[in-house]
Amino acid sequence: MNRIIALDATQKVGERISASGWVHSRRDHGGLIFIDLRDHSGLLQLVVNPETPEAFKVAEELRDEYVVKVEGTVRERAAELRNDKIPTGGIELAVDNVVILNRAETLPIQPFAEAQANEELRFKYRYLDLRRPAIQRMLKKRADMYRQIREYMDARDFTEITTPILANSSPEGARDFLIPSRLQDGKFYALPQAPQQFKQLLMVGGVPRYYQLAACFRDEDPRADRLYGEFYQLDCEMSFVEDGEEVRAMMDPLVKQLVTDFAGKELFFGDEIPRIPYREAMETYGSDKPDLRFDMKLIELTDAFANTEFGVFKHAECVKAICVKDGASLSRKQIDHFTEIAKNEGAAGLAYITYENGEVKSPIAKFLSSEELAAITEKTGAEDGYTVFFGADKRDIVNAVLGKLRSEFARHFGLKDSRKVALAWIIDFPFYELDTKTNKLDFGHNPFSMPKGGMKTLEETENKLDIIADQYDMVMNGYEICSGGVRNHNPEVLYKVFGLLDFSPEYVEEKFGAMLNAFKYGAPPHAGCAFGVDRILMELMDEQNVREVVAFPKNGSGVDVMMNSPSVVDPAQLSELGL
RNA sequence: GCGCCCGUAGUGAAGCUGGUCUAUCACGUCUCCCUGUCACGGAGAAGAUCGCCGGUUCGAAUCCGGUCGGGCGCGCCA
Repeated sequence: MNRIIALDATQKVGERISASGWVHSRRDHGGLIFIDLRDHSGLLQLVVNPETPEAFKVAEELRDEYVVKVEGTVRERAAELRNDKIPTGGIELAVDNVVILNRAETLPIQPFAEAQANEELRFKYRYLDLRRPAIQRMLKKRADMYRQIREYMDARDFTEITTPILANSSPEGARDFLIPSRLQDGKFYALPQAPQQFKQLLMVGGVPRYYQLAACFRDEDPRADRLYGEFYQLDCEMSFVEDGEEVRAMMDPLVKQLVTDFAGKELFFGDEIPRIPYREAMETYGSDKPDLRFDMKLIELTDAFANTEFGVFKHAECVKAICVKDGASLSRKQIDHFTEIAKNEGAAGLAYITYENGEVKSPIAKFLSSEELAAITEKTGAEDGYTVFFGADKRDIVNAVLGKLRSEFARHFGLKDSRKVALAWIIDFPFYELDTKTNKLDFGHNPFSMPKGGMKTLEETENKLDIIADQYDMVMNGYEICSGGVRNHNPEVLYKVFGLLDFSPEYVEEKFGAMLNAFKYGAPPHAGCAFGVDRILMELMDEQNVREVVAFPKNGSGVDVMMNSPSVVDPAQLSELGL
């Protein structure tokens, strides 16, 4: 037996066993040495006595994190010697033989101390960081999640199929990672941003249901909830599906299972997963990925101020408010902080009124009539102790500002209950949107999704911004965790959606030739989606940063500080590639 | 590319309204003592040009400018 299997040892009192692991700590009493031996299963106390002089001599030499193999007899501890803090505290191993398998220098970080080293050092010495039980647990959890996903998908006749990693550069998406081809001079592969085209081709190829825990690669700047470079998706697709609801209903039980069985959390909406149209989400929560664990809806006040004397409200395209319970407790400094956040989102400022001791206190109250104040109170439902914050600007800006503030206020007042998970599908995304910089029409989300109503809608809709895509996202506690759609499997419609953006048929053929070609030969309607498994793990394991749920993460600059990648390569390698 | 924040022994923190800072504390490391500890204990020791460069000043860890590195956010992410 080569491992501790800590709990197992408690079953072997009186038996002679061998155990291997790391020296977690050594307590040398001069005439008696205690060693906590550690492996993945936990700790086991070893006792080395001078009566076994050879073992004792070796034990005196041991230092933290030495790798050892020991032999001895498991014995029960006397009542007063038990340690109830650890599962094996009732026993100990009386050791008579100690072999040092490997020595360890003093560690550059202390993985088992209360205060962890900063992230950069932890990642530089990730192999030491990984020894922490919390990280070991995370790795097991990820594997467990993969297993649950596979069992679920397999049971529903989805076939797991791997698609190429050496793929093609895809336009209209994120920045690609390019791989020069040695055999094809001057040409490049690209790492796939997603298996999108391959999975659609699988549908044309007669695969009824496909899934894959797919590696995806995007060369874009990271965030706390977005890894640099590579990440994993549960990618899936179903043929002969013309309504996205079929896909959503297929995946709902899996996500609920992950929340309850896997993470042990409570579903905020119980068995239901609400479907919220994009437009409604934007107007009600100011976001297409709202955190629904708290209410704090955006309240429409534009009409109430149609004839106001207050210029800021009078001339704004849109006036809305959010009502913050306990807002009166905010200090001037804190309100300034939220004002900064509002300005970051494009607001000119942040007007507010506070209800305190039966009075209204506000820098803007003097500009508002008593009727207007009454309307605010009535529409927001504000009571004593509340503060109402206003957004007045173009509608999109108001929604963005108040949506951001809604989330920040919730954080400030502790409304984000980590034991609960609010899931929702955001549906009916606009097919096109206006590029704010160029003021030109652009794809809203995914150019491969089907416009609702197909060709007829594309041709007959006056304002192209009104065209709805059969496209849906799932949100979990304010994070986008899934994106999917009913695909456009009709070549004519595909030409048309690109044509409306002035892309020529030749361009479409050049970029999506394989898929267009395939669609000519009997493509079934199909739909699917892709879940971001790293982000789901992050949220379900209460991590603030998605790097925490990855074994070997890169830092924010795309550098693996442990392996020193990326790195300079041998010029001979480059010349072989013709570079 | 832009904005905000951070950088002090091996690790984590304090100091940062300039002057007993000759830089403090905890953990870790090293030496010696210790037969029931489990955050072992006791005695002692080593270890920091305060990220780097420059400036202001009689004097800079502390103030200013630049630079490098990191974190968060914006842009970006079909």
